[in-house]
Amino acid sequence: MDEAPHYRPLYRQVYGFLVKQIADGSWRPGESLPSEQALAARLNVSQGTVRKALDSLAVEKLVERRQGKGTYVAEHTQERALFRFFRLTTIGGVRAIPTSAGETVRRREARRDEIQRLNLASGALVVEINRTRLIDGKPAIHERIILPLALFPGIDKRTPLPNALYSLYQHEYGHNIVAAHEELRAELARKEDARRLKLKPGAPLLHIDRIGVALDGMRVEWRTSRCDTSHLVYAVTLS
Amino acid sequence: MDEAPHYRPLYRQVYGFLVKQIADGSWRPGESLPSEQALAARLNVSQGTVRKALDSLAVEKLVERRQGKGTYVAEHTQERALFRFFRLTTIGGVRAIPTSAGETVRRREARRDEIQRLNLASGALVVEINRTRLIDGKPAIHERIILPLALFPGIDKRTPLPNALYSLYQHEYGHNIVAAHEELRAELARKEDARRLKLKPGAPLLHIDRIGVALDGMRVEWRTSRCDTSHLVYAVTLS
DNA sequence: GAGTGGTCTAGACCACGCA
DNA sequence: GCGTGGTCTAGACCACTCT
Repeated sequence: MDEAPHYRPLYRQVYGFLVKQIADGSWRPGESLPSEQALAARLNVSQGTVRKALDSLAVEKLVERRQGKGTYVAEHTQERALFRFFRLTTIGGVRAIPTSAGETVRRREARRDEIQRLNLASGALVVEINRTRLIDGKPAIHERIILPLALFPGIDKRTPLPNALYSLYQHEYGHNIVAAHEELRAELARKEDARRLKLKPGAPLLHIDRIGVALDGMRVEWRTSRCDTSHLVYAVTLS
Repeated sequence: MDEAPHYRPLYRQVYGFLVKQIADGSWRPGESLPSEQALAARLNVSQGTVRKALDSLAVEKLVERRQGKGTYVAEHTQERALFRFFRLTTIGGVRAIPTSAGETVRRREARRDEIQRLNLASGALVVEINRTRLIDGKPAIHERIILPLALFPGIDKRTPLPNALYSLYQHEYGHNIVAAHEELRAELARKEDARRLKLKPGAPLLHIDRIGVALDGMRVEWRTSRCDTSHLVYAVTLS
């Protein structure tokens, strides 16, 4: 007997309704939602039930709640978009701001591995972005970013791209990145790594493979980063 | 005016009380807490307030709640202790079970970096554990674990140590590891790495530096792992 | 059927931000 | 002073587990 759950609590239904509204853009990033009272009245449930749904949304960082003011659709501001999923810090533990250098953008047919990772149809078009990131003015990370063109029409014409791509995704294309699945390996610098990051071939590199997942569960971005960790570390707290 | 918060909500006070009881061992791992009703009566608050505190504890994985049964003090079972903070998977994404080989345990005075990382007094004694971990029978990870002897009296006499150390820490010493701060870098295999992991010197290694933090906030363990990531990846989901 | 946690409601009051 | 979210209470009923 492996049945689907026979029943969804009311607050989960309210939660689903709110997520849909946000995904649709009925309330835009940065805007405030109706008050708990107003939502409760509109949906014919008690305020406590709305509250429970909103609290879940806040935990998942889809909304922000401010006592005395209201509940706001969370926004990937430039600042936060840069750091929410960016785990690299200088060795003292300080976040250094990455800047871009040497950006190239082109569109082409998706390769087999890209089709698989991003759940694309064969023959789909993608945009490939290559850019080197500087920390304290020195090249430290090389990123290759693969985007399905269908989800980001015309993004290859928007050069130069902003520092914080996730903010662009959210505001211009409505794709709200809410989770990132990362896989890390140690590798050796190849010739092209050495050139881009001013290293010797054979130097150790941290290779990071990230799939960015949007609010609706779609895999929206594949990003591979190759990082010189002689002056940086990837810091994460597990709990 | 940088004042301390003027007031702590009731449910936070209840939360603090419960954490203290668990830390003290008043309820032992695996045992059930009193029911919400009973706690509410004992503490003179409403059941809803107790519930809110228990829900926080459940989110932080200090307790587990089972509908129809009760609320239980979370337990680092062998199984879960192994995997809760273990992010290495085989490339298909499957968790492989590590086994131990070549374990050495000795006690000595703490070195400067250990004193700093574990907040020790100078001259404090530590236990150093070195062991190589096998995945699918092949050496893949070398761990060096530093423990303050004061927190783990006699642990150096307990060889061979179990596979899941965190379970031992919790049940035998009352140190409940609830968070791990990890820092990752790519490095090259040195001669001793090469010997232990059957690699060539100069092969890439993932170096993981972990501080294990206990329930009371104490830094209880410093663990450095050096991993051959040719057949493994470090997988983590950011959100 | 008894006891547990889970959901839902209604209402009172508190803390905060703003005009 | 008003409206917002935050806390706290009391009580009803539901879903689950075990006896």
